[in-house]
Amino acid sequence: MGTAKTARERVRAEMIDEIKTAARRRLASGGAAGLSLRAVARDLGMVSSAVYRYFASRDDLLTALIIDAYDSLGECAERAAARSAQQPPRERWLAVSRAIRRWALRQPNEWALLFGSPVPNYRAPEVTVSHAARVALALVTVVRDAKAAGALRSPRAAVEVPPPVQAELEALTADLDVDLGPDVAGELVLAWTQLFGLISFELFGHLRGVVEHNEAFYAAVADHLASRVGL
Amino acid sequence: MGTAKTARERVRAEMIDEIKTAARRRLASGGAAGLSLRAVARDLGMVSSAVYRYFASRDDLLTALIIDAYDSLGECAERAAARSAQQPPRERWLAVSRAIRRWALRQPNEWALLFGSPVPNYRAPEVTVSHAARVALALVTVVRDAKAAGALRSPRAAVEVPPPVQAELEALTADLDVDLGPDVAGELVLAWTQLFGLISFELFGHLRGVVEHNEAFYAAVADHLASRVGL
DNA sequence: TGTACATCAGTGAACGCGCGTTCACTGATGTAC
DNA sequence: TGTACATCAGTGAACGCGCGTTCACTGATGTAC
Repeated sequence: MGTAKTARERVRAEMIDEIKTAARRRLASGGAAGLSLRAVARDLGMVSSAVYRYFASRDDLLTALIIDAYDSLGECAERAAARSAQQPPRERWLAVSRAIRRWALRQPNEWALLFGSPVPNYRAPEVTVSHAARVALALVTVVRDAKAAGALRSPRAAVEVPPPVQAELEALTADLDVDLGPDVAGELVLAWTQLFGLISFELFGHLRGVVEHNEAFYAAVADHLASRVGL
Repeated sequence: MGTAKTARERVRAEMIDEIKTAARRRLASGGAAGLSLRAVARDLGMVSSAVYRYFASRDDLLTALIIDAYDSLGECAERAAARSAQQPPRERWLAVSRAIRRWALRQPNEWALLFGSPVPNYRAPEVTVSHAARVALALVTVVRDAKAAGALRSPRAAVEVPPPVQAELEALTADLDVDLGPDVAGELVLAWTQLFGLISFELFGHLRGVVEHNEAFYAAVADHLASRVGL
């Protein structure tokens, strides 16, 4: 398995890639709701029914695109964390934050697919969850590494969450097997929603006329969040 | 004008309302991209071409829905601010924050229409901007009133934004004719994106398995943001 | 090395559906004298 | 108060388009002996 593929299998894998690439291009013009198997087939010069050799339905294709996008974003963040492994934690945090925004700017349609309105009449299957988690875990990794190196302050002005949420945050850190207190976990969730919310607002045009120096503003916010998290 | 409408004008206004109501219902099932004039006409028992007496095109109908939604959300926030006018500023801030989230939970599809992915092949006209601003201004009002009453601390741990952003924030407060420093303005923008980002994450399912006590978490965050803004 | 068979990719037609928009029209409701 | 006309809402058919999915099929590529 893996490398030992027959010629047919290799061709098939390439074809699947070509279909997904064409579909991603379509995503750009029509949005997720407008993604159509027929259009994709047309772009590839094949008949629409041929696509069914590779994807059982339109929704299956959509699922594949979503998983790919989560993976691409996750990988991008992980690479930023890996590349900056030797730098101080705060630099790493900024590097990962910047990488996430850059990814969003480079593929705004895929960002919208992941973080915009849910696609009507489509429910993402459970499989997507682990792929979705990768980006967030890249941020967590930076904090965990800092803690392991003894470079993590405990956050001062942490949000005071009520006991039930506290319990959820503890369960979360236990699940992920990271040794961070609920305070840090809470700040992490907050930082995560803040960064992603800011990117979505920028991409979806809500900052127009409010803040236009988006890169600088985002960097300032990311830097501030680093402090809050304890870096 | 205003009340002095002819019978025909009144009937016409009612018809427009009925169309918009039916369209809002459709929004729920199919999303913005799936909103169709024909479906709306069908729901109302009329022929599809009849709708063109009231809206010149599908996009015009969509624009009307967007403006209505912004106004509905804005009004909801303004009412919360007005109702709590006699309470301490921090309570008002929380009341407005809660009102925004409640509105989102009550009409998730309209929230998605406003803050989710941009509708493909649709560009919101300039008119929508002022309607969009109302919600945010409700939050600003609370802070401004607090300042007028001398109940506004200057934020301690404000995000340090670089000069160009600082200039933008000053221009913004000047535009809005509110006498808040760029520090408070920056914190306000941050609070705005944080609250709205959190709501979108909740609505779009990104908090599933992370934080499930959404109301409590949101309240804690809103409370924390009140402090940050200086309330 | 050569042949028989199985596997699979891709075709083309079809089913049944929905869409936005236009246009000439019928009738009802209002307005002016 | 009554009549002639203008305005407007709503009809029904049509144009030209796109969609997801199924199905029987052709041919090429692989596999087993």
